[in-house]
Amino acid sequence: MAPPLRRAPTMDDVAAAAGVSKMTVSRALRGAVVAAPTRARIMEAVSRLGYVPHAAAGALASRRSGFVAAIVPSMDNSNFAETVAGLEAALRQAGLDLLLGTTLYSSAREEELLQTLMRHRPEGIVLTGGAHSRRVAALLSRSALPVVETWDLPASPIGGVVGFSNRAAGAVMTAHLAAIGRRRIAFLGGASRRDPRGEERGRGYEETLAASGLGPPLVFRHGQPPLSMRHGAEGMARLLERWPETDAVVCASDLIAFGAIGECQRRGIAVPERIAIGGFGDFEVSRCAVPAISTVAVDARGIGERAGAMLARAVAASRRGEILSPERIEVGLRLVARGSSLHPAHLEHHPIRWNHLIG
Amino acid sequence: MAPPLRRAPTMDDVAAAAGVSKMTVSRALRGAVVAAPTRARIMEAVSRLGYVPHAAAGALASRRSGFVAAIVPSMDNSNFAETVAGLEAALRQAGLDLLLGTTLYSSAREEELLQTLMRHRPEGIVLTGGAHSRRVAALLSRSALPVVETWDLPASPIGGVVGFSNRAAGAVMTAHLAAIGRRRIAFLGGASRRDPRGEERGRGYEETLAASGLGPPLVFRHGQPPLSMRHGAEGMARLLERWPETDAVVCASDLIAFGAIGECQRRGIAVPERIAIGGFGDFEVSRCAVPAISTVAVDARGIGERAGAMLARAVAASRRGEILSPERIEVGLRLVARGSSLHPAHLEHHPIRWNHLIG
DNA sequence: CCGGCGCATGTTAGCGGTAACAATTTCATG
DNA sequence: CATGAAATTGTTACCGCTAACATGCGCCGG
Repeated sequence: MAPPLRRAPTMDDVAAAAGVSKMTVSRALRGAVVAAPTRARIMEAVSRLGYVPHAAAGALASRRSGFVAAIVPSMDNSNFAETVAGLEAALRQAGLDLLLGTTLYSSAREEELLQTLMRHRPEGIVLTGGAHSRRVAALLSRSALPVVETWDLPASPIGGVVGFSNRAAGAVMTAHLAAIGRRRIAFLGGASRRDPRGEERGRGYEETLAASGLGPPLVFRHGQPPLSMRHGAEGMARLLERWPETDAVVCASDLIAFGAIGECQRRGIAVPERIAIGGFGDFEVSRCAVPAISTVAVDARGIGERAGAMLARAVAASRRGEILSPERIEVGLRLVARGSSLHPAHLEHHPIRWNHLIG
Repeated sequence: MAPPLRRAPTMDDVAAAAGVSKMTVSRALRGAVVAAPTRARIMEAVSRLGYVPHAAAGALASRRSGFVAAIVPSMDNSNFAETVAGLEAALRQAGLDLLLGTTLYSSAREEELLQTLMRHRPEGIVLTGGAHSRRVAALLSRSALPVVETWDLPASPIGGVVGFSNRAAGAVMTAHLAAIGRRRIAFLGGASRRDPRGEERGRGYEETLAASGLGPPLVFRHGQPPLSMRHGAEGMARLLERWPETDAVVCASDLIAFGAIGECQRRGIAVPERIAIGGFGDFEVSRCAVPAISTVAVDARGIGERAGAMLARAVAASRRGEILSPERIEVGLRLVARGSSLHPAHLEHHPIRWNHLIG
């Protein structure tokens, strides 16, 4: 019996223990053709030695990292966490590892991050949103990597797309509030240009307002992304001072809507009687809040799962030397009317339309 | 001028372009001593060719992956997201890349995940919680990797620790509710053994109840982790049916507390007048809800930052061939009394004690 | 009984970097 | 101007694995 090794066992050690060549071990571990008894001996040696393959060595030799990189704006307090969970699940199933980075809504950081991630030679990339700096776009197109963009429907996508129209999301909620009779509908969003998806939802609001003959737009911007409940509360307070006659608010996200409702409650403003409020994203808090928050629901986890599956297909094709033509999946939006925009009595007549699919 | 390369440029290409040897390029890129003019030529060549170092090759040659692996239960709707953000920031500063995995509270998945992550030869590991299967502990101790455990204070830690006593957290909230005169204090948590930290908080509740002469414990368990608001609402509904005389509830997390408060509101039960409710974690929702939720605050992001810094130190030492003696950082807990346990009038006399640090 | 085809396994040559040591140049000093 | 030390750069040998090709062996039909 050989003495236990000080260093971590390598494939050579396994090969020696099983009485075969290194190459046969490599084949056995990756599922290639190996005679059953040989494979059994190898597997026994692997578990006896506690062998763990060295991913970097494999990546170097095979020119396949097994990594997929994903770049999201943020992971806290947002639906992106669910998208990442979906991604992780889909990629794991395809045998790919997820390398994650957060930009905190800074495009400088996005560039830097991409550079860092590229060192690991990912075989594919998931991006959030369709707006990227020129340099990012250049880096990606030069790398010829499979790319999937999510949470948006870019006009000229770099690769595949799994997203929805943020403009439509803003439009749908605005239309809903107009349909229930509101006339002074405001929009509450972030102050900066750093969140293109939030901007788009605001644009959908403005268009719908104009189309409904309900002008002028009352757009109030407050706070830097990542926007959270606090920004909703603060923003609502200021919005009320500026436009006290407001009777409905379209919020850029459910978190903002929640903060806004809280502010109304503290001020004794009845929601939805005096002011109706709608959000975006169908966060869990919207289902559980009292009143429950009307929202435009989007399947965040599903976006991740589909993007992961799409990218896994593209990576598999790329390994075969093929290039798939980019797919484009538009996921549905669903208006979910709840207590923050409809009276309980009203709700009975307008039951929550979970299946009302939009655009 | 050489023709543009089809393949990605390597260090050899840069060396040729700059008229030096590969080794000099390697040194220049890693900040070793290189004459200023030479370094300038190399950097110029790097950016002209768009060279990106190949991490796997470097890892293989140097036996340093530059990775740190972190294993967390979940990323959605929990404070772990903030811990991960803190970790990421601290590690990035130390030039380490974060490799992330989620267990979804399954220890089988934790094992499998660890195995997968080990293929990348991380130089250190961050674990959540101090309870691990025998196999996980064995795998880690055999690997001799620097380890930091977080969100708990294990009795016999594997390596470093950045955590707090979950038992104390449960105790503190229970004591608070007892101190404001509540006598029938219940505990609302998860149904399974999969969340050891939630269990511990329940234990702190029971001990404090016994110590205060307020028996018997009213422990209601509902739902599998990851526990969310919905579980709080459902659990509260059943708890009220079983123990209608309850006048206070210690919840295993703020999310559960939020759901529970919502259920009370829907039933017309006044919070805090009829039932006082407390949570754990100081999630943002607790600050913004109406009433605001009393909670035991813990600095989730700070835990991540400290754990990252601690691990970075251990990795640096390990690279020098040293082994640091394990550190143990106990982060403070802070009782934050808010409207879900105190009347507004009462709150004036008991101002929110942000700085009240607990053991 | 033999050539040849397939299956199972082995051999060779890197993948793209870095450690360790060797070689060369530079420069201050006696 | 000789000389040794310091500063700078180059050379060699891998790191642990896999692609591509080579080899050996059993079994088939003719």
